[in-house]
Amino acid sequence: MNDNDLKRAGLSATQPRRLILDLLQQNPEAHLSAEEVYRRLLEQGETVGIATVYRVLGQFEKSNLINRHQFDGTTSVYELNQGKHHDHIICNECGRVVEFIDEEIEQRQRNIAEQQGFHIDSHLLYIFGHCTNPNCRYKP
Amino acid sequence: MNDNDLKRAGLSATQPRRLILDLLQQNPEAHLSAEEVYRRLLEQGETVGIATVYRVLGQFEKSNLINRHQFDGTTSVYELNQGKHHDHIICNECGRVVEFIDEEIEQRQRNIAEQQGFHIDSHLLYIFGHCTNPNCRYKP
DNA sequence: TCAATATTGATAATAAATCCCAAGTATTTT
DNA sequence: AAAATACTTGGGATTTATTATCAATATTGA
Ligand SMILES: [Mn+2]
Ligand SMILES: [Mn+2]
Ligand SMILES: [Zn+2]
Ligand SMILES: [Zn+2]
Repeated sequence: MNDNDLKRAGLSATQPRRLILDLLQQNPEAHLSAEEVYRRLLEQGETVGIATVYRVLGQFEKSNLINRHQFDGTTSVYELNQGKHHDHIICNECGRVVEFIDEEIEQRQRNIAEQQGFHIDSHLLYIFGHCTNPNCRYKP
Repeated sequence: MNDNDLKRAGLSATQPRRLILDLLQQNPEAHLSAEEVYRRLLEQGETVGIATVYRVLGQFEKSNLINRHQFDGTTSVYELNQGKHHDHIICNECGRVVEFIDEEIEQRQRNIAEQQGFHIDSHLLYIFGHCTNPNCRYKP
């Protein structure tokens, strides 16, 4: 039961919130858009309004249950926050997303920010390319 | 005259293109949204349709005369391409944008991509924070 | 249980960007 | 230089992702 997670986040345990958090906890590796969350709930026979999906995802983000990304500049995707920060490589051809964390890059960022008189709140690093995965629909 | 730059980019020298490229060349340090470009042209007494501003900025981006960024996830901003790649630190309070380039970060990215079986097309690194600039409207 | 409070979801509204196409401009040909 | 051709413009309509509104419904603490 994820009612506890909701409580801890200061959110009452409503059906839509349960369903959406469940979906994301069941797919901890996924990066899903609001529409995708909506579709999957429909597929499992649950009816939640699309407005509610957007609203709840926003609440989850604010309370740090999930993280939001914008790989393509038009649509946000959300992933379960598993505690450890990471950055992303995205294949422009097949859409595959690979996660990585590089302590050297993290450290350089801190140095640069300090040098420039900034205190870092967050950062965002996306590497875009094409992958050599056999499943990739890219044809050279 | 920047007609030559337009020619080199394979674009005919029309009045809107001249005006927009001029504006960006006159402000090589600026990161302007389409609406801001539009407003500034109006301010200088020039009338260019907003649809044209968007269209021309798109053409300029495609032909590499300018670069596009999305610091805030909702609105694109454009800057003159001065040949040298750089990344950005953005102040969440005052909006100040500082540019930097760190060869060590660039190199790490190449290593990571290779390790993961990717060929890099581009990347995007924004550091968000708050600055200690006296002009910053942030109050601790 | 029940009243007080919070949440939902259908629909309307918004904002950035793109599409459409008739009228206008630039370029090429004669 | 004029005519012919090809490309471009700009006003308005359209799209797309997301947010706002608000009456109906669900949750919760007493
Ligand atoms: Mn991720
Ligand atoms: Mn810049
Ligand atoms: Zn791929
Ligand atoms: Zn600042």
